[in-house]
This record gives sequence, C-alpha cells and structure tokens, in this order.
Amino acid sequence: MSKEDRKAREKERRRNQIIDAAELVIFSKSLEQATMDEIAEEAELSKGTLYLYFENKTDLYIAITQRGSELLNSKFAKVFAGAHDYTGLELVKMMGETYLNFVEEYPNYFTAFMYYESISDVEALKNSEYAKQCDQNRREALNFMIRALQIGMQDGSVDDSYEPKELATIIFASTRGLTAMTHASGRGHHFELLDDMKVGMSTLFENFLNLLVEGMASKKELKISENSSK
Amino acid sequence: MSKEDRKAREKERRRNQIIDAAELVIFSKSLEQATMDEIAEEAELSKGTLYLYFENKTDLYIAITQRGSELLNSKFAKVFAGAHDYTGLELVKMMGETYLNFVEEYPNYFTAFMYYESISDVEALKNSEYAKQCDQNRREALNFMIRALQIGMQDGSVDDSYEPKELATIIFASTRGLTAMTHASGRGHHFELLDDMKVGMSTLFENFLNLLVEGMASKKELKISENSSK
DNA sequence: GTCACTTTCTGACTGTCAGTCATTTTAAGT
DNA sequence: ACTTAAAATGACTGACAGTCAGAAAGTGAC
Repeated sequence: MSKEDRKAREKERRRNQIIDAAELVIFSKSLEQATMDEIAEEAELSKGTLYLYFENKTDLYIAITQRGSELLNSKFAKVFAGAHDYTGLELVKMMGETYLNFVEEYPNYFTAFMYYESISDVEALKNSEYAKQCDQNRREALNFMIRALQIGMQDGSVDDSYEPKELATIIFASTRGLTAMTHASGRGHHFELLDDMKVGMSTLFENFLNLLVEGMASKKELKISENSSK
Repeated sequence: MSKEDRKAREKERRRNQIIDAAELVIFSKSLEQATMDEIAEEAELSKGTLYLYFENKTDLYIAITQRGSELLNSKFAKVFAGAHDYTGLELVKMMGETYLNFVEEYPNYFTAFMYYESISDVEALKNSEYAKQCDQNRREALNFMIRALQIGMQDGSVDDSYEPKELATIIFASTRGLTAMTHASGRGHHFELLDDMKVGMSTLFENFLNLLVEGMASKKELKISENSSK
C-alpha cells in the first residue's frame, strides 16, 4: 500500500516542519514568550493546523523534548558501536562524557528535558503520545547503562556486588544532577557556583566520574591486598 | 522606631498570608491551573493587592520556593547542631539523608525547586528578590556541605586529595539528581523506573551514598596495605 | 473535464486569565 | 473634624491558547 505510506510520510514531514519551526521560535526566546501564532507563521501554516498535529502547546514542546531524547540516545548508541575495545567501566565513563557533551552542544534540548521533568500536571503527560516516547527513550538509555555495567562485571572492571539495574539508575540520576548544574551555570542562570570557584566544569565532571568509578570499581585486588596485610 | 517596625511586621504578615494562600491553591492543583483570582480569594484579598506584594505570578511561586529552601536549610542546620558526635563523612551522609527526607516530606516544595531550576527566561529571575534569596540559600546549603567535608578531611574520614568546594558541588549536584528521581517516581510521574525494578528508593539511596562514600573515603590505610603487599 | 466526496487547512472568533489603574477605603497625624 | 498618606479594590484591558464553521485542495469515478 504505497498510497497510505506516502500519505503517512507526508504527514510525518508536516509534523517535522512544525517541530522545526517550534524549535526555531521557542529556542530563540523561551517557551512562555513564544506564541502559537508565531510558530504557525514560522512554519508557514495557520495556527489551526498546528492543532491538527499536536494536542496543545505543551504537547508540541514535548515533541521537541522527544527529538532531543532521540538524539541523545543515538549518541549513546554510537558509544556502544565501538564497545569491543573498552572495558565496561570505560564504557560507563564514556557514557557520562557523552551526556555532558550533549548538554554543552544542545543546551536547548536539555532545557526542554528540564521542563519536561518539572511538569507537575500529570494529566498533561498522560495525554501526550510524545511523552510516552520520551519515557521509552529514557528506559532505553538506562538499558545502555545497564549493559555497560554488565560488561564491566563480566570483564571484572566493575564491582559485581551491586545490582546492575540499581547501579545504572544511581549513575544515571546522579549524572543528570551534574549535567543539570553544568547547564544552569552555562547561562546566566541562578547561582554561579562554578564562577565562584575557579574550577572548570570539565574538571569537575572528571572528578565526579573518578569518584563514582572509585566507588564502583571492582575491589577484588584491593580486598586481597587488604587481607594479606593483616 | 517601633512605628516603622510595626508597619514592616504587618507588611510581612500580609506577605505570608498571601504565600500561605498561594501554597494552598497551587499545591492542590498545579501552578498552571491555579489562578491569581483563586489565590486572592483564598487570601481574602483582591487580586490587585497580590500585585502590591509580588511582581507577578512567577514571582509569587518563587516566594514559595524560597520558603522551601529556607526550610531545607534549617534541616541542614539541625544536622550541624549535633555535629560534634560525628565524623565528617557521617555528616555528609546525614546531609544526604536529610535531603531525601525533605523531598519525601515536602514533595510540593521540591516540585517548586524543579520549576525554579527549569525557568529558562533569565529576565524573570533577575527581577525577583526571592530568586536572589533562593540562590543565597543554595550557597548556604553548599557551605554546610563544604564544612562537613573539611571536618572529614581533618578527622581523616574523607580523602583530602579533593578540593572541598569542588567535592561539595559534586555531592550536592549528584544528590539532587537522585532526589529528583525519587520525587518523580513518588507520583505517577514519568517513567516508573523504580516500579520496574523491585527496589525501594531508600535502598537505592543508601547504595548511592555508599558508592560516593566509597569513592571519597580516605584511602590512606588502603594505600599502605596496597604497598605493603607488593 | 466535471461532479461528488474526503481530507487538509484556515483565520476570525471565544473564553480565560495575568496584570493594570482610577477610585475607594482605611489609617495616621494634627 | 480635616488633611494627607498608604493600602486595598475590582472593573477593565490586552494577549494568547485553543476552537470550529467554512474554504481549499486532493482524489477518484464516470
């Protein structure tokens, strides 16, 4: 049925055209200051049309968020494409770095992530197809991390007394906290902690990873040496 | 000048009365769904009056955020009130637990924190006196953590090869990431990771702290035993 | 090429709500 | 009681998200 196929493709194109326009307008100002009329004009469509493709303004912004999460996951996937040459622990570090680079390269997508997470009106999420995909993508990202940890536990680089899922969640959540800070201080936003201390974000992040790695690295050799000294 | 004092106090009382009402209304719904008219009615004042005390709706919500940050800091202060009996490392852990408890006890304040951090319109922040206080409170919270670390470096419980400020920032940011996840999964919000894995948040958090602690604990004895085994 | 029918698009319109401001009310001072 | 200053009011405005009746474009049959 190339007929319905083509139609579906065209619909998809329109959708993307709208999201493109929305990114342009919203990223140049902010969600609150951007209006649907502006976005419609940028997309060279009428406002009414936007509502044929998106439930409402929030839904449209979540579609942008979804794009961002897709992009981030593709970066993670790339890391894993060359996974053979690295230990699991190295993969974990690389994922962390990938995350940080993403935030620095696409701060606007990260702003969208932050907004998405701050949505307190749960109903608004339930009605959004894009929100479901965002969540799905997050699960997928977490699975990457779980895989990295499992590899690490196999090759002995990661302490296998942790539950991989649990450890992955911890690493993910804490890394997100770090990146959120990077993001905040990257603009004139909020308390400029990093300006106060004369420490670059990359140094900070490196230390963070070291801290984590130190905590999760396999303790086997150390344990042996500990015992042997007693 | 007890005259101006009293006036100032009354003004402060009005202000609090409005914030009380705003909390009641906004917490029961959400920021978007709450209207200024409702808040005014709840406060038994007219809408116009709200604007004598707050720049705009966002500013009012930031005032709530500020309250929350004040409350959180008071909890941190309590931890330090009994600091003598604990090592620096223990204090760090206790601060983490305090944070987690706060999120569980006052999820609405944490929602406000999340919103505050997601504000992408920087101008809106610049105009808010409350925003400045929020930032100030954050700095203060960070100082608590720095002090805990310094104590730890003194008593030998914390690895002193780190820069205290830097380490404090890392711990804070990553802990925030964890608490944000706790918060999200505490409601029907977003991907219910924690439901998937049959792991309680408190267990997860405990492991997180262990991981951090493991990484930042003083390595001196270990290093000695490592050397002695070679 | 035209008619019938469906799908897509339009933009004027509506309702809601944040924020304003001329006017009133209350308080304080003399 | 009168004056002046400060605080509070609520009707009003402007802006904007979201709607919907009707126009336009596309499709296919004859």
